[in-house]
Amino acid sequence: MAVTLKDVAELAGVSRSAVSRTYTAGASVSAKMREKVIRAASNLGYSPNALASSLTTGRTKMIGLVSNNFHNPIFLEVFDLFTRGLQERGLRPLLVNLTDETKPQASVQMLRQYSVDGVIVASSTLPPGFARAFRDAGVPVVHSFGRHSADPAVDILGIDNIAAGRMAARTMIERGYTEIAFLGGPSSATSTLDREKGFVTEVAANKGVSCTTSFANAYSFEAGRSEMQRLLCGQAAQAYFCGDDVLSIGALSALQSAGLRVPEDVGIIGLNDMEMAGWANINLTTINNPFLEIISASIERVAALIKDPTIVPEARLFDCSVIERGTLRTAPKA
Amino acid sequence: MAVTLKDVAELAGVSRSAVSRTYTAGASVSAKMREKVIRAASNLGYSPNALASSLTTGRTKMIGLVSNNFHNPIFLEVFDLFTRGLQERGLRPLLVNLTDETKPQASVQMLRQYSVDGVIVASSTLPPGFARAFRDAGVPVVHSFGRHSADPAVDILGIDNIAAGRMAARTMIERGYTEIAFLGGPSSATSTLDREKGFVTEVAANKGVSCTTSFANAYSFEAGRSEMQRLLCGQAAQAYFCGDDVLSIGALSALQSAGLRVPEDVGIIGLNDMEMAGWANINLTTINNPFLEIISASIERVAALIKDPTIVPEARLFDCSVIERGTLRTAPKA
DNA sequence: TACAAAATTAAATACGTATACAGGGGCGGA
DNA sequence: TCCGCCCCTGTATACGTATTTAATTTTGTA
Repeated sequence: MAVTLKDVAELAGVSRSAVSRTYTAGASVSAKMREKVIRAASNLGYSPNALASSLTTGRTKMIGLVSNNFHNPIFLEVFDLFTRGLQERGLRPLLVNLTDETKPQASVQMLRQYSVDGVIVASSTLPPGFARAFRDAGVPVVHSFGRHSADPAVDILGIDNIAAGRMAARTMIERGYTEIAFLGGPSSATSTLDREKGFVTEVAANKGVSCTTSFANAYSFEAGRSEMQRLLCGQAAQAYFCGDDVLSIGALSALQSAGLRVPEDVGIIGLNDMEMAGWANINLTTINNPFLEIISASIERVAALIKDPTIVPEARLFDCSVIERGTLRTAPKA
Repeated sequence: MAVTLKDVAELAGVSRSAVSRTYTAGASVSAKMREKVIRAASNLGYSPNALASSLTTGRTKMIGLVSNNFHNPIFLEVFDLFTRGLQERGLRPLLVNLTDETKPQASVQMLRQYSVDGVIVASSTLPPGFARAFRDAGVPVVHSFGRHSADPAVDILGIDNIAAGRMAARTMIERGYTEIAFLGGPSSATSTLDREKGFVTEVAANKGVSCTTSFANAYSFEAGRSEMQRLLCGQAAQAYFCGDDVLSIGALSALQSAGLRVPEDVGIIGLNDMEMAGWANINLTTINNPFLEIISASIERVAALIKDPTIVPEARLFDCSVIERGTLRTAPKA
């Protein structure tokens, strides 16, 4: 069933290399020859074997796309953008779902065995050392949504979580909230700690404003809801900055169940601006995460790294902005 | 940087085939030899090249996972289950995002070029002919969530959409609704038409019950919301069976905006039982879609098909059941 | 027309691995 | 001790392609 170079060459009455050249860009083939080959090829239904060619070219055009976020709806948008972006460049995503059971090191070895040209690690909860393992193995790698570092071991692209935390606090303070709180994701996630840090820093810079801090055990609806319920047992703050939009929605649900009005009684601001945040029944005020830009830049970067592996890693930060919706008081008219 | 069989063989002072055999299951190698090879290999950091070996074995252990549903949150759950299931079997998902721009035929050719062992088409909106193109190309293929057929061209695994439509109607009728409606997904989707058919059939079998029908232009929140808003301009039904959960949530949002109470004024029943349906602020009564079973069976089936490509295709149906929550009146006590 | 240069082609080799084949050494039995 | 068998090992070849090298044709120019 498998038709190869050889079959086409024989049918066309030419050499195998002629057929090969017809299918490799920038090779010198005469128009006559090309036409003869194409005709024979389409007769046989031939299409070149990408893996066999990778053996000699050293390129597979496959990119390992590894993530551990298969439960946060935002990542469907992320996968959509990654796969489209890669496909547009003729790259193929080999998807790796990093579950708790799989040892990280195993995925490094696996992707090396499949000779991926590069790897994109898409996660805000993986430790910085994870992506590094690929680099140590000689595989070009980029960490998207990773934690910023002044002297990164691998390329990192993401938002400035500290700045985002500050932005959240400042936004709340501008609107007159004085008792505000941070409701973060799991405290093991690198992103959470930075957001908290920025948040607390900004609060400290404003007299008369106090804040408290707590952490949900996951970036999930249930975690957000139950953590907010727990908080409501004590003294609730006036407004909460939640670790991400899903947590925010969980928190909103708890407030609603408790009969509290948003934003009149309690305000909420999230982070990510996932599609769902804009749904009319949620209408979440949030800080956007420029996914498209980060993902485009990630793909561009890994492509550059494949061309020239000696590029020194850098951490690139992307700007966020507040998306006004209905879960936070409106800003005072200057 | 790339260390090969040859390097290991030279360091260990053995033949290349000896090294190869230590890494292929069921080959005859003495314990001494194996130990010697392993030692040399780990010294060099060697790991076999899966693609090179695929050349001779004819197996890549890669599975094309193609879908066009990168906007319905349910598919994140789907991708999670698929990737985990495949990984557990040592299979690698090569992900294909079938956008409107990409010609279907191109993805067939692409996956053939990459010599995937098999393909899983995961979509309820693709025409039945799509998966067939893979089969025609000699690639084992399974269509998950596809439309049932008595004499399918490829293996199809999914729910019985006609039965689901009947189940929805029956459930509503049992609860005393007499003016009910079907709010389907795009009328081009195969699944939609079957659900409508079952729904209408069941209504017709019950005297005193009437129904109407309409279609949203996508399986999306906005589509569901705007279609329901349109419906509310006219004479609204007592309860709606929505094409899927996301549509349902959109419809719920429209009802809420219109100041209607659910289920007192209008009832809603969805389909899929996505995670979000169970969120406390949504609490959607729905019909479950047994994703885990369908996906497990799909993987099993494609694996069987790889072993024996002559297996005749069959369409397998999976049972649904009603998930009781808060958007439909409760059933009368017998 | 003739010749050098350029363009095209065929043949040979390499990529990293699996496997058919044949040979070598160990073992048991006579 | 010798023979036959089995287990292991090495050699040679194949998988489908790209690329180097050498041979050939074509082109441009005088």
